Amino acid sequence: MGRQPCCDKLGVKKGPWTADEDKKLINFLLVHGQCCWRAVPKLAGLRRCGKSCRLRWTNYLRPDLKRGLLNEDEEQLVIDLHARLGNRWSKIAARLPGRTDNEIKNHWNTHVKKKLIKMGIDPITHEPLPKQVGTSSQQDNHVLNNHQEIITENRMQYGSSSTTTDTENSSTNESQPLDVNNNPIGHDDPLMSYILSGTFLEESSWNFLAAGDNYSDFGVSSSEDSSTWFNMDYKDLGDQDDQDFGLARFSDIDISTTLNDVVIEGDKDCT
DNA sequence: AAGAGTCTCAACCGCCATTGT
DNA sequence: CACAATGGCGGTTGAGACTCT
Repeated sequence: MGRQPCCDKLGVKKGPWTADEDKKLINFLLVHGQCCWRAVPKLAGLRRCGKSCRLRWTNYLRPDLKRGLLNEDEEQLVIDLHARLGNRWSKIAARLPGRTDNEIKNHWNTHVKKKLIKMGIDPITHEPLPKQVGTSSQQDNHVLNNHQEIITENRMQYGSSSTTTDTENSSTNESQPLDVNNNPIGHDDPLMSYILSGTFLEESSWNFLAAGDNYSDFGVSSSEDSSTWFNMDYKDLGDQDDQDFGLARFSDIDISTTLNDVVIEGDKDCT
């Protein structure tokens, strides 16, 4: 028998997240940082499993995420990296700032795969398909040629597996996310617009400075505007996870009792 | 206008790796 | 060292949006 499904408990909500749930999760994570995900829903007042919270945060709510379709440079980079790394989406995503593994995986499955097949490239092996499936445009042929060069180069340089590549720093340097037409993306999503607006940051329930928290722990002095921290690269959070975002962050919560409650409830295997 | 077919992507599931006891 | 708990990853699903007829 495998493990029990993590979210089959009574009262654990599934399905699409509501704006209110998002707000609670963001509020909690920005104030307290990431601790053990299992405890997050309890402490944040959510009827979700920790795994669901983590996914929602990493795939959708993280403030540093780009929105919109991958641009051409990003797509080419994904193809290049996929040729080297295979379906290791998290590794690929790590080289595309602001993109998630889920997003890249979806884009691959819905766009890139078809595109490659149309160009006569096997999306799995990156080898030319035995038979040309469709007619390739001149531009496609150009991409195809480039692609073959990459494959050849990879074979020579990396063999079948590799962790660090010369593409490490080759990702786009854009600081501004762009939409399909290369226009800068604001946050069209009403929730994100709201979150990024002063209104949200000034709300009493959201005003963590007013709550007497010291944000030096987050690498931002308390004199800095809270939005500065909000815009911090997510990776910065991860790097400090063990030290600054561990349970010690819950100094303003009675964490001992709160966590006990979580454990006592038998909320097991919910990652 | 409406029904059918297709596409997109957020979310879930199950497994594996890592960490803690 | 063994086991359990937790985090993370990749594959898959399904609801809603969109397009076509």
